[in-house]
Amino acid sequence: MHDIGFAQHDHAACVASALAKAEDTCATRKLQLTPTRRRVLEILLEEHRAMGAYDILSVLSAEGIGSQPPVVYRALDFLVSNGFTHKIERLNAYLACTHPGEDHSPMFMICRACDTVAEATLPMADLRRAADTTGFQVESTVIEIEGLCPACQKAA
Amino acid sequence: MHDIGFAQHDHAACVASALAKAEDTCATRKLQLTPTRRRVLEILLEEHRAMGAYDILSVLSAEGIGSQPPVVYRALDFLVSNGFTHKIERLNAYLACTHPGEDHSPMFMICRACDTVAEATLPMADLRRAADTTGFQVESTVIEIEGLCPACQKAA
DNA sequence: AAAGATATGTTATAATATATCAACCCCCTG
DNA sequence: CAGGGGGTTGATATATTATAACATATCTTT
Repeated sequence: MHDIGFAQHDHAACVASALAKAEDTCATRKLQLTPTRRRVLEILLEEHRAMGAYDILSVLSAEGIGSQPPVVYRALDFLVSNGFTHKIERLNAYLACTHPGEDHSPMFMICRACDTVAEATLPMADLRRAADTTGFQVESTVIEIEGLCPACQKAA
Repeated sequence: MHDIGFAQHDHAACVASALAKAEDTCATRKLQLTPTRRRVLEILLEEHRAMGAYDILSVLSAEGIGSQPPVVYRALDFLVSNGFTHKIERLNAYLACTHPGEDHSPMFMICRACDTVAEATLPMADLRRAADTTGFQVESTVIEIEGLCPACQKAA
């Protein structure tokens, strides 16, 4: 058991089940979970923390998988666009999703002291109350919504 | 009148009043709104869009104010930490706050087509509904909360 | 086997941001 | 009014994050 996301956790089981789930999902959607992509996801799951792209790359490099930035950025693009990993914009870092497959709006709680990142599903409700229930002390929020403005909806 | 933030706007008045408000606030709080800081805020207000640090720097450079990155990053640090400007993490860009002084949790609506950024005050309510009322079509959200986790609160 | 789509290897470079240290300025205080 | 401290600026260098571009490979479909 490890401390993870402010809570206790059976880590090995978590990694194994997340990887299995990713494999299932890729099989279903005919996505290619290639060795590099799989390994990047596995690294993120094992570390269970937000990692910079170059942190991941140094692991890949040590394993002889690849040492050039595009190697890791391509894998991350795949993982992020398919919902297996999230990008934490505030940190320019990447984090394995704790409940892939489910359609969710993630909310991240980033501790400025220890850099631990906890993912919660945002139920579209009161943010601060959601954070309070975990004992997390909110200091600042970054809330960004991307989409299409009315003018561009018309133009499209 | 210009189109701004998906709505119409008296732009000159907006810039003037925001600058005046910033001056008042700085006077009250004994903050130094130095020429470079003031000019950076003014540029952001005039452009009324999210600008990259280097976009701002090129304006400063053309005006002979300074051409090195620290010039603009220092000004932005000041403006952001004092609430006159927000950083849009998703874009690595900066935007003048449309209602400085008020204590608010900003929510940004970023159009992926035209890069227009609208700021709204988040009333800690339903995000999607808030966006819907402006006609903005939400495609993805970035929600990040920074603060202190329970363990670090104890440690501190 | 050819064509097309997807993924990888490789080199180079772009874009964003910070560290560091010296100089300056202003105000305060002794 | 000399000296010192805090905050700001100037200037050089470098760190960090990310992408462009193009050739090669792989796999599937035709």
